[in-house]
This record gives sequence, C-alpha cells and structure tokens, in this order.
Amino acid sequence: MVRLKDIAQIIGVSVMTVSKALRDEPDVSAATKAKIKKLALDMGYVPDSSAQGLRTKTTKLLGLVIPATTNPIYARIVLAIEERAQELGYDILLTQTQNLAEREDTCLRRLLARRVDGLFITPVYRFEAEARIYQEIIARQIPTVLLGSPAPFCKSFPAIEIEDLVASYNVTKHLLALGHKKIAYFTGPPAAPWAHERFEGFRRALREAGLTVDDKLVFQAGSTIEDGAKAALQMLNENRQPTAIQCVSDLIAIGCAETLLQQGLKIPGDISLTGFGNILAAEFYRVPLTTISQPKHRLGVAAMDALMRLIRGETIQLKRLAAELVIRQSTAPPKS
Amino acid sequence: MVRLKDIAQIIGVSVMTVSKALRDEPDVSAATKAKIKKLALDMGYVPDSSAQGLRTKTTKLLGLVIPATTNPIYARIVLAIEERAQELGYDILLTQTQNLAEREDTCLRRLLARRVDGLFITPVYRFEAEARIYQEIIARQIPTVLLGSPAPFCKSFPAIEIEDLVASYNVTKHLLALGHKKIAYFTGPPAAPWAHERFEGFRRALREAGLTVDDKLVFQAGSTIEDGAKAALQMLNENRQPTAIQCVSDLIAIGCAETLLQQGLKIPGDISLTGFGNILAAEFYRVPLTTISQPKHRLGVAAMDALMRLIRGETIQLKRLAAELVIRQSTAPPKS
DNA sequence: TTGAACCATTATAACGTTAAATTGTTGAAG
DNA sequence: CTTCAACAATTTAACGTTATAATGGTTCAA
Repeated sequence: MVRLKDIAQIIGVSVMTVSKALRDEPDVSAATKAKIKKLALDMGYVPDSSAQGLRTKTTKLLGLVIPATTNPIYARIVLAIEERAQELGYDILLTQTQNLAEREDTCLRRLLARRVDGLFITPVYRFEAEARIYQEIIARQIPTVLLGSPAPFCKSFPAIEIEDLVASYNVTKHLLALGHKKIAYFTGPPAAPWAHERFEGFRRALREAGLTVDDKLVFQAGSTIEDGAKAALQMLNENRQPTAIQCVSDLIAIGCAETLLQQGLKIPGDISLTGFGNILAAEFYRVPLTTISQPKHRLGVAAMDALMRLIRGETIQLKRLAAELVIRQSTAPPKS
Repeated sequence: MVRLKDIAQIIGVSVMTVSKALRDEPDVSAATKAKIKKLALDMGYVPDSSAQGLRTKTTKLLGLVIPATTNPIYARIVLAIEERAQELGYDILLTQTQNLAEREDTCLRRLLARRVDGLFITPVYRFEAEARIYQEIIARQIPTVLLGSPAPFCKSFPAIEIEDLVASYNVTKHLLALGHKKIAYFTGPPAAPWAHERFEGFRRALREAGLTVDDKLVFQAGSTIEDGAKAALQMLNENRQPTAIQCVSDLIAIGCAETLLQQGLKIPGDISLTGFGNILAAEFYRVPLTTISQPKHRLGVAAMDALMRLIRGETIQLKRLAAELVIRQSTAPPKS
C-alpha cells in the first residue's frame, strides 16, 4: 500500500509537501504539484481514511438508521441520500433496527464509535419520554436529521416529514365525497406519531362532515402485510359492515385486501379500500390501490441538505412536504 | 470525548493497562479490570474506530456495492448481510452503482480508500474482458464476494449465485407441460451472464421438447418495468402471437403484463406469463405471477459466511443455491 | 542597505490506539 | 538462597495523516 512517505522519498521532497500538493493547498509550486500528482496517480496512491479521520477529527462518514432495507418506503429515500452523499464526498454506514429499541441502541452505539459526522435516524417509537442513547447523541452534538416524525424522546431533532395529517384527511375526504359514511380505520403502531397524525386527519375529516369516529370500526393493525390480514379477519368476525376501509399504510391495505378477497368480497364493489405510501406493490396490486404518494426522492434530498447545513453549523427550518392523493381502482361509491 | 488517557489518569494506571483491560486481554488483574471497565462505562467511553483502524490495519468495515436500494431483489440480501455483519462486529458501507460502470468505479475507489476488510459487489456487466478497478482489488488482495454471476472481467472472484439455468429451464418446462408451443422470451441486459444463463435454460427446455428457439420471438427487454412494457409493445406491433411469454425478471414481466392488459388481452386466458425473482410486487400483482423464488435471505447469509472465511484466510468452495418455481395465476394451458 | 512581504518548503508534533519489548514482584522449585 | 517461571504493569514506538510553526530564499519598496 502506497503512502505519502513513499512518494515523498522518490521525489525527494517532504511528506508535508506531498500532502499539501495532493490536497491542492495554496503554497506548493505548480511544478512540484504536477510532478507529485502524476506520481501519486501512477503509483495508485489512495489516502488512508483512518489516518485522515484520526488527524482531522472528521470522518466524512454518515450513519443511516432505518427499520429494514426490505421496507419499500425507505428504499427510494436511501437511494437519494446515498446519491447526494456520494456527490458531496461522504460515505454511508447502513444499519437496521428491525423496529426494535434494543437494536436501535446498538446501531447508534456502533455509529458513535465510528465517529460519524452526521446521522439519519428513523426512530424506533417507544412511549417513554426519554431515551438514553438520544441523550448521548445530543451530548456529543452530532448533527442529526430524523427520517420520520419526532416522538417525545427525540423531539429536539429536526425531522423530514410529510403532511401526514393533511394527506390522511384528504384520503378520508375522498371517501366521504364518494358517499361513504361508515368507514373503518386500520391504524399503525400505537407509539408512532405518524400513526396518530394520520388517524387525526381521518377523525378531522369525519367531524367536518358531521360524523364521529366509531371506536368499533378502529382496528389495531401494526405494520406488516400479515398484521393487515389479521386485522381484517378480526373485523369480519366482529361482523361490522363498513363500506370503506382506510388503512394507515400500503402494506396493511394489501394484507387487508387479501383477506377480503379471499372471503369473496369485491373491491371496490362491496367495499372500498385505501392505503398510504404508494409503494410499488400498491400501484401494481391486484386492485390498484388508491393511496397517498410520498415524495420519497425529495424527502431524501431534503434530509441530506438539512444534514449538510447542520454540519456546516447553520440553523435550519424544515417544512413538511406535501403528499399527493393518487386515486386508483380500489375506491368507488358504496353499494346502494 | 473520553479517551483511554483520561481513564488511565483518573485510575492512576498506564494507558496500555486500560486498553488491555477493556479488550479483556489476559495480563491485567481481575480487580483492575473491573475498576477500569466500570469507570469506562460511567464515563461513556467509546473507542475511536479511526485510531483502532490505523493501528491494527483492520477496519471492521465491509463495502457493499449494489445497483440501487430500490431494486427489490437486493433488499432482502442486504438485510441478511447487515444482520450477520452486526453480529460479527462489522459495519457496512453502502454504495450504489445505478448499473453504470463509471459509478461502480468511483464506488469501489471510495471503498478502497476506506480500507474495507472485505467487499460485496454486484458487478455492473460490461463486455470487456478486463476492468482496471477489479485488477486493483485483486492486487490489493481484498477479500471479495460477488452478489451475482462472475463475468469475464471478474471471473476470479467467488460468487453467490442461484441455479439460474436450471430455474429458468423449470419455468419453460412448466409452460411446455401446460401445452404451450409458441413461447416468447423477454431477455435482460445483453452483457449480464445471468441473463444468458436464463435464456440458455429456456433454450434447453425447448430443445428437449423437440422445439427450437424462434429468434422472432426473442425480445431485448432490459431491466425495468418500462423496458418490459416497451418490449411488449414491440411484440404486439410485430404481431407475433405467442401463447406464452417467459420474462427474464419480475419487473419485466410486470411491465409486459401492463401493456398486454391495456390492449385487452387476458392473462392467462389469452396468454400466459412468467417472471423471475419473486419480488413482493409479483406476489401481489394484479395477476399473481408464476415466477422463480430466489432464497434471498439464504443468499445473503451465504455471502457473509463466504466473506468471513475469505477474511480468515480460508479457501472456499461455493455451490449455487437452488431456486424454486412458484406457480400462481399467470400461467394456464393455451387457448385451444 | 535594511527589512518587510512574500513564497515554497521543511520540521515537529500530534490525533487515539495497540504491538512488542521491558521492568518489577511474587512465590515455588531446586 | 539462588533461579526461574508466572504474572501485572509499564515504556516505547508506531500506524498515516495533517495543523502549526519555523526556515530559508527572493523580491521590492523605503
């Protein structure tokens, strides 16, 4: 492995000169600079990031904490972040929490040990108002941007969010406009603020229409396809008969739909269904889902921009990004 | 930021003793060890990976090079790799090539600068028999495992692969068994070995059935949904009338299906269709796709195990993993 | 002729850690 | 009472960079 020393020796110049030349610092003559650069290239010199990191106290590493790479919502966000990071000379350390607080803890500890220059975190939502590891991030003053809504334990961090409430509200309005009055709601993880916001949007739209939320039509559904399927089964067993179901996410909606279709129900003939997120599988689902399209690429870019500004020491003011209602074939007027 | 020095000073012991104690090296008494560990924990000591890397010449970093995080095929493989890596004390540097050779080059250079202990690479396929950056990886003797088939320019690396040929052969056999005789084939990127293998499986099954490949029924389709849609359009324009289409990947199949359905064709009533990969969207597609299910999690685990053995200096012998035919609703006997 | 200002280069030290060699200390074996 | 082994701790140096300060030359105005 070629080091600065080797190049310096061959040319007969100090290590420092080589270092400066390669970094294009001002006080090296053009002639020596050229000579050094050429040799470095020929010899295939590659600077050692560890040494640089140790000396400069900046690693050009960014930590990324997401639930799982298999979660389609994050795929495009991560794509955008990595893309921008590469342009800006940063590398990305990828870690997954599986939505387990304990794993999140070890992920973050690893990233702290790596002395990352910044962090992107999708928090694992808990009910506690404090989380030790988040306190530590604050204490170490690591620039951090949340990918998702800030819960109490991480409320001091800037967050990249969409207008969950408004988007969800628009979904409900859409269902109401179609003539639905008895709408079931499949909600998400109870500790997740976004789940609350989406529910609140639902509630608000109902109220504006002079309706109230029927608790019997609200089902806990978690976050996977299986969760959605289970909740649907429960609903059918309890024999509630909504004319529409609004789901907190696309995966829940797909799980729900599978159960309904298995039971011989027609979507949207017998019952309308909506998702949230617009993942690939929603667009190409058996019954293309009416859902909310999140500007995932823009979310990623915004997250990266925000983090860069934090790293540069600037203060930032984030505004939520709008998300768009995409009407497909899973919604229709209720059976008369 | 707490350093070994700080702890050493407080306890009144040498830095070296602290270093050894925290790493559980033998020659430190149990008493001092306990004292040091306790203090380190209290003070929130976190070792500096840069310094460790510089000193020990091993970074505990693994580089991961994939086309894009949005490619569903890799999502689960990456999940498995990251999971195992975490257990083994390694961190993952994520990079994306977008399937561009030039990007792949910069990705790999970044990873080399990071002095990664090992590499997972999904090669960007080119026709050239040599690629400079791969030569460099060999020269630097970086343990490397390919996620995908080895093309000529990277044939010296061990690779995690599935039985592409056999799997594809089985798809064709399935179509033949249903009674199809006029089967179109939508193929993938011409430089990708896996695309060739899958085509070869197709060809072989046909030959065994006493049929030959009709070049007029083979369409170049690339790798995205749009590519599939375009190829289907071309096929329709040329007015070939196959009774089945075998696609080289699920995304191609979905794109193809969208076009066919738009044109009023019924799947599988008018035409049967198969994919390859078993991504989420294939299972839940409008017409659930008959496809090949790849053991993605096992591929990831196998890749990690292989890399670990390489890092330990062991020689490895990889065998391809079998992939399973999943029959869903996109295939049926041809219209009589 | 001085010295101020500039330029190109070098010398020194330090970042935080660990490998390797060294120094004591204790206690058992000969 | 030596001798040697076993342990516990320390000392020294090094990993590959770069920040900082210092050095020696020119050039040019006062």
